[in-house]
Amino acid sequence: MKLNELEQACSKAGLKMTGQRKTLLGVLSESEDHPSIEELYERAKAADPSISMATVYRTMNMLDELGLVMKHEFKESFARFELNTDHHHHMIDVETGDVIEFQNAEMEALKEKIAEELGYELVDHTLELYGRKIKKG
Amino acid sequence: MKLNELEQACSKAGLKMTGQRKTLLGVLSESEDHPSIEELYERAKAADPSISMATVYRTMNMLDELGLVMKHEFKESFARFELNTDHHHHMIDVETGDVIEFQNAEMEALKEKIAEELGYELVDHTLELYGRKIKKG
DNA sequence: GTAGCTGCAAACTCTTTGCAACTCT
DNA sequence: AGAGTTGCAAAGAGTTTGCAGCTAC
Repeated sequence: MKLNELEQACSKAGLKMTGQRKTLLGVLSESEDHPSIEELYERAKAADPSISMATVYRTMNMLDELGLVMKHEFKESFARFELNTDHHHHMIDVETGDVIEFQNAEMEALKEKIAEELGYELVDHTLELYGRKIKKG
Repeated sequence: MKLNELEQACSKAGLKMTGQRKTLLGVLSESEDHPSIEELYERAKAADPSISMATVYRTMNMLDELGLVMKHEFKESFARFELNTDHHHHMIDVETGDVIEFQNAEMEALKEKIAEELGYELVDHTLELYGRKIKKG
């Protein structure tokens, strides 16, 4: 998602476009990984040294509630975030911590089928694979 | 899994079978839900009022490392546990917090296929569906 | 002007840990 | 006897919040 679209989505939701929010949206739109609050804070500080962790927490929680951002709890003690664009899942390398994104249509169909069988309407779901890279030899 | 098997698995791993551990294994084998540390502590206290939270934390972490127990982080601020028996997944009712277990062979096959395509050997995975019960009308 | 936002520091929640006393084996 | 385990209380990590001042609208 482009920076402009993000800012518009926020304004539309009635949020004031403060300098700190612009900074954070900028950081998010430039990030291609899954940064933690700490990492977002460090990146934001590069553009605006006065920004605080509290603002990063508050902003990310708002963006999560607005659905602009996805919050992940991989098996770590803290959360990671990414822009909520195309729907995808994650393969987490248990040795390096690398996160690989993937999509899978079969999976999408299957999860709907399972929910239906259980009598539920799906609101959200998570699929995380944890693995070890196979060495070619 | 039966209580005896659990105790044997622990002894085999070199753990001393203390009263507190027996109590906790008993609580686990009688629980049919996905209790939190707090809940396990309350249930254990009913049998042994002197047990401490620290012991519950330490014991559950050990059982998790031994693979006798599964630790889940549903979208809450704390962990839930269950005996690691048959492999299954969870549908979490977003309105009531109810957790429904399900198994799905297609899913199992699919996740292996995806991992293989990505060049990974699967170590673990999570699939959680979050949904709202469909009212019949 | 004012509702909303910010930084700061304190508070909170969940979890882990150091330690001296205790207990299985 | 001795290593492992326990309860307690304190510490730790991550996150949230009350408040006084500031800022976008």
